[in-house]
Amino acid sequence: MEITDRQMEIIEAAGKILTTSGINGLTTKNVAAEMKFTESAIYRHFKSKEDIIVAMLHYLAETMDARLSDAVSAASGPEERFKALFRSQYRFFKAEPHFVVAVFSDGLMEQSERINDAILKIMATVMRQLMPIVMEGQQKQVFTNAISAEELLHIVLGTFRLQMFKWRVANFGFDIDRQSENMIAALLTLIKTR
Amino acid sequence: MEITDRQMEIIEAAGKILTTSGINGLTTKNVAAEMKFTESAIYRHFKSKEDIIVAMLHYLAETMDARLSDAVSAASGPEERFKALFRSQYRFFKAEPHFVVAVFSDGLMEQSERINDAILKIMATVMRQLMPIVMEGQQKQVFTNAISAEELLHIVLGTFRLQMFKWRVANFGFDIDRQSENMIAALLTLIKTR
DNA sequence: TTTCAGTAAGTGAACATTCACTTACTTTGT
DNA sequence: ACAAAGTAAGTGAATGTTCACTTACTGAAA
Repeated sequence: MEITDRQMEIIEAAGKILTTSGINGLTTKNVAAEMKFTESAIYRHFKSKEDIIVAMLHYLAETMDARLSDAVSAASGPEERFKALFRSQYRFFKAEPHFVVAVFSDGLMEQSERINDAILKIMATVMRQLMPIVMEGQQKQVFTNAISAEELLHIVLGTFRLQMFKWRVANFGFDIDRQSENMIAALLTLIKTR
Repeated sequence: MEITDRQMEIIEAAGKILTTSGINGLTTKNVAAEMKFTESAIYRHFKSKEDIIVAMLHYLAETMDARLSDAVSAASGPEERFKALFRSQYRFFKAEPHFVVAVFSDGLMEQSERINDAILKIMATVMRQLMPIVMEGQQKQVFTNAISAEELLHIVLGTFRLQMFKWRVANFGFDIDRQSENMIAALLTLIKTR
């Protein structure tokens, strides 16, 4: 399951197309054009278009898990870890906006069961990282115990997702940094015990 | 811009396909099959496939605005109105799940500028209805003033959207009633002044 | 000399849309 | 009262386009 340099280039080309033209624009023809070679050459490196997408999502899942682990363990205390996790997410998606399209788009999910699974796996990764932070926060009375950890998680992730959605609809036009700090602060204000 | 009976039937057929087969399944061929006539007959009633989708979204926008107005004005006080609005939304989407696919799917938005606009208009409708409720709640010190009304709105709608997403991914399999009451309660617990 | 990485030119399937034509009603002029 | 004209709503075949993917060939490097 090792990814060659050329495969990585193709994945990046596919990502670039996702950012600029969306899912409908993600065709073998466009990927080939982006790579400056013919459609058929793609099939030297990937068995199918589906495989390109799955490889991209697998790569994302792997790096995300490691990245979030690093970010979280570098901070201490629930509130700091909460911030660290979302800042890491925002920074990553800002650097690679095509993943916003890939992960938060249902058009992709419909395409195939494998792609669907890969996306759900990515979502589960974030939840797995966030859950212990929330639970620790509740245990230490830093976060509210008025609602369950699951509910807190849902609200927080829903808020994040909606922000990514708005950012995408705006064609990544506005400054996500300011908005993200804003939203992290608002969420913390709301969920912290007063 | 009046919709004929036959057009309404086609819109409903398209909706049914959306529910069962998703956006990729929404082809003229499938709509025709659902209507039990040929593809070409569709074009007696709609100029294009895009027009079917746009008509569907326009219809949704119009009925939603009226429905939410009714639901909200039947209740009194911010908290009750908040509940009334979301209960109305849940009840509606439970009765017509295909609109969940239509409104909360980006695959559709990419298809055309007109469709994109129609969906954004629907989202704006909900925000326009919810905003005064939230503001009144804050003014009366029923909802927290720790964060802005915009932020509250964003968090609440993000939570709702994520729930619709989960419901859809689960193929509308779980009981949305229980989950929705749960989520309304959790949100209110969080945003009410303590 | 074989293998790798590319090209050129195709394939069939799916797609939205258009075409000429038919059928069953409804209006209308006489 | 009734034929002629018009219309709404269907059929079936065909359109051009796009799609993912395949096959046969080619140059170059190890």
